Formats: sequence, structure tokens, C-alpha cells
Amino acid sequence: MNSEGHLDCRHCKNRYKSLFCDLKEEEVSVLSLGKACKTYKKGEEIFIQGTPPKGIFIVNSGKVKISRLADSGNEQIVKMVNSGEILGYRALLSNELYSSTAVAIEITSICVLPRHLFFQFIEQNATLAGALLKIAASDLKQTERKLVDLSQKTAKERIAEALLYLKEIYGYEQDQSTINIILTRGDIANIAGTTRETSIRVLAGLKKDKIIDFIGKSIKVRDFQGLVSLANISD
Amino acid sequence: MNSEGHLDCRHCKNRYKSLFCDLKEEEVSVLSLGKACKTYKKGEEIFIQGTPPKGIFIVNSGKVKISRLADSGNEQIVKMVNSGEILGYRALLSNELYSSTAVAIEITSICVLPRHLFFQFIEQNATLAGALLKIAASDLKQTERKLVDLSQKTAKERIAEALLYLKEIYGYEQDQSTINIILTRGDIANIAGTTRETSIRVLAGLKKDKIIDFIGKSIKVRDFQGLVSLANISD
DNA sequence: CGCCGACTTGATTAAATTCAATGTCGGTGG
DNA sequence: CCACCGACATTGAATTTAATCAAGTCGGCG
Repeated sequence: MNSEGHLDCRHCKNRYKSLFCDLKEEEVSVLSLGKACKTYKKGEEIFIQGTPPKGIFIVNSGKVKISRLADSGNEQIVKMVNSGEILGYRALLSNELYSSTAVAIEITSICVLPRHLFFQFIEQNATLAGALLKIAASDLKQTERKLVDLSQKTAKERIAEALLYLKEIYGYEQDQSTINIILTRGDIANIAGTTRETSIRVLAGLKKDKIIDFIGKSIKVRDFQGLVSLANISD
Repeated sequence: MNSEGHLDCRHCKNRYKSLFCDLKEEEVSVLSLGKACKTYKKGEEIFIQGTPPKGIFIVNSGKVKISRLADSGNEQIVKMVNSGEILGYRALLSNELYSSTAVAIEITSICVLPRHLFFQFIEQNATLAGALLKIAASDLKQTERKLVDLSQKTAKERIAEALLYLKEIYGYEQDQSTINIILTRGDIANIAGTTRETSIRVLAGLKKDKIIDFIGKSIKVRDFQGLVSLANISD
């Protein structure tokens, strides 16, 4: 396996199980035959809302946002993705056009597993299908929680939760307190389902209350517990 | 197969594929061994948020709402379920407590497939796992759309969409225009993610604009296209 | 008959969006 | 080197939306 296209479980740092962790060696090598890897620049689109899916994407390195755009130009971020995760399986499974757009947040290396190979694998490999089911179930839970939050929580609670979410996905930097991703205020707003202005105001408030700090363009969590209680997590 | 526990595809009326449509005859009979059926009265709980899942539920007849309750007592309906659909697979798959509560909207007959049989089946039967994957993917899409709607649409648009959603799930009565389910204004509000009062006001407005009518406790769609354009559906 | 739950309506309030203006920072080209 | 540009950030004020609060009505049922 070359450096561009690892499928090795040891590299999966976050809580999402890598889809291919359970595969045997020979299966991995078969899998890698069909792969095509590509590097995306910051801001580059990996797939676009309304286009047909060609395969699934395996994020090798980098960070991706998946968002839905309304006609109004309004953007809602549906999911943030880190390296080791898979991308775009939803539309493929239900055989529909992409209902969201994936954009690289920073320079990102991604491998494509073409549609036919993907289906071949899940048909032949029950473990794989099971792993995918778990990923789907996890995604569904996440999304349901966001749905409920959006209808029941204040903008402040949602922003706090968005920060916790980002910490969960991307973790901290070496200092164990700075969230390991750089986003614009607008992106944070679009995760929390609010506007840039409120996101700015709420974040400024959190800084004043010594819950967070701004380190350059990054956000440092000074009071994790404070953030948790602000976010009002129920489950 | 007794009258209580059909698993026959012909009875699945709505757009959700029944999980067991693709099973062969002998598989169906094995499946039915582990089944326990039960009838739930209106308002009765099928499973409860925070409790561990025992199996999956197959809705034989009746109607169910799945909702999450906040500590505040606030309720958000995550999904409405009709007969022929399965229930409660999410928590089972990710091996977690239920994150939502399922309540019968009307008298409802439900079969339980115990946990171990469920897992046995999806491990042995790739078709079944595939079908479940499709259901999960479809649910995920639905939920993502609701999420985006909640953050981008007005209460009026969301109520209109809720009505279309109910029509989609439950269909019309014989008159081809009355939505085949009876809900309180509060329930409609909880689907649309708003309050009882706004739901009442918006529905009254729709009636005045001759988009809908109230037939007893049911809602009749007088101007479907009007409803669609109000709902501002993008995809 | 009286109560309960659901429905309705109006008035008030709070939260967050929208609008508008200004500020900051990094890069680019003369 | 410096002026300018563009993207993003910030702040204040006005506005809008929908939630909340507060009565009062209706219909069925014990």
C-alpha cells in the first residue's frame, strides 16, 4: 500500500470506525486496484449537489465539509469529515443525485472507490456491509440530534455544541486544548444553523466568559466543562 | 403466516421498501418463529428514550410517531411511521440506548424480531443487510433534509412541508384529498419544529387561502400545488 | 352537568436575523 | 515599500419572526 492510499486501521484516529478495518489482506489489495487518488486544494469541490455519484470517497488526509445549499444561497453544513472517514455513500446507496456538496477545508487527499466495486464489495462481504450499516446508523443518530437541537436550543447552545462537535471530530492540537481545525465564522455559523453575525457575537461572549480563546484563526478551549454545560447535551 | 403477522410484500403500500420483501419462503418462516406480536393502544409507548433496545419492531398495522423529548418537556418528532415499516433499528445497530420514544398514534399491531435473530439475519443474508442499508440511507436523507429545512425555512414553509410529508407517508383517504392520519395541532407543530400556537395560526391561514380544509379532525388538501410551492421544496 | 383536553385568539416579549457601516489582515502589483 | 483590494470579522441599530403568556371556547365523556 503506497503512502497515498493507506487503508490501514492504525491511521484512523477518530471515533468513526474506518470502513475497511475488518478486511483481510487480500481483500484490501483487490480493493486498492480500483482506486484512484486525488489531491484537492482548499475550497475545491469533491462532489456537487445535484450530480450523480460515481463512487465513494475515502479521505486519506485533510478535512472536508459537507453542506446543503438552498436556492437563497444559504448554506447548512450537514457533516464535517476528518481523514480516515468515507464520504458520499448515502447518495450511492439510495441511488440518487448528491443532495449535498463536499468541499475541502484544507488540502485533502482522497481515494475513489468506483460504484461497481463498492457494490461488489458490500454484496460479497457481509462484514463490510455491517460496518457500513454502523456508519450509517451513527450518521443518522448525529443528524437526528442536530435536528432536535436546531428546533429546541438557542443559538448560544448550538454554537457551544458546534465547538464540541469540532473537537470530537478533529481533536486538539499538541497543546491539548486548541481545536485542530480552522474555520471561518461563517462556517461555524453554518454548522450551528445560525448567521455569521450571531456566531461572531456568541463566540465573542464565550471568549469574554473565559470559556474559549482565539489563537490566531484557531479556537482554544479554556473551559471544556463550561462548554459542555452551555451546550446542554442531553444524551 | 397468520393474519397478525404478515411479512408479505404485497401489503407494503408506501414508498419505503419493506425490509423482508426479498426473503425466500423458508427464510420468512424461520423469521416468524422468533416473532412476538402485540397490539398497542393509542398513546401507548412502543419503546422509550433511554432504555436498551431488545429487538426491531415491524409495524403490521397502525401508525407510530418517533420523537425525542428534551428535558424541558419539549418534543420534536423525528419520524412518522406507517404500517409495513420497521422501527428501532438505529439504536440496535449502533448498540446504544434508544435516543427517541415511539408512540402509537392510533391502535397499532407490531411484531418484534429479537436482537439475536435480527443480527443473525443481517449477518447471514447479504440481501437483507443491503435492504437495511437502503432504509438507513433513505432515513438519513430525510433527516438531513429536515435539518436543513429547520435552519432555513419559515414556520409557514415547514408546516406546509409537514403536511406534504404526512401525505407522502400516509396517503389520502378514498376521496383522494384528505390526509389519512389524525394528529393534534401540537403533533403537527412538533413535526415542523414549531409551537402549537404557530401551527394553529399557520393552518388557519392555509385554510383561509383555500389551500387546505378541516374535515373533522382530518386535513383535506384543496390545492396540492399551492402547498408544494409554499413548502419551497428544493430537491 | 362539569371537567378535561384540545383548540383558538390576542397581546406581549424575546431572540435572532437583517441591514449598514467600519475595521483588520494578508497578499499583490506598481 | 506602499497603496489597494478582497475576504473575513466586528459592531450597532432596526426589524422581523416566532415564542411566550394569558384568556377564553368548544366538544366529548364520565
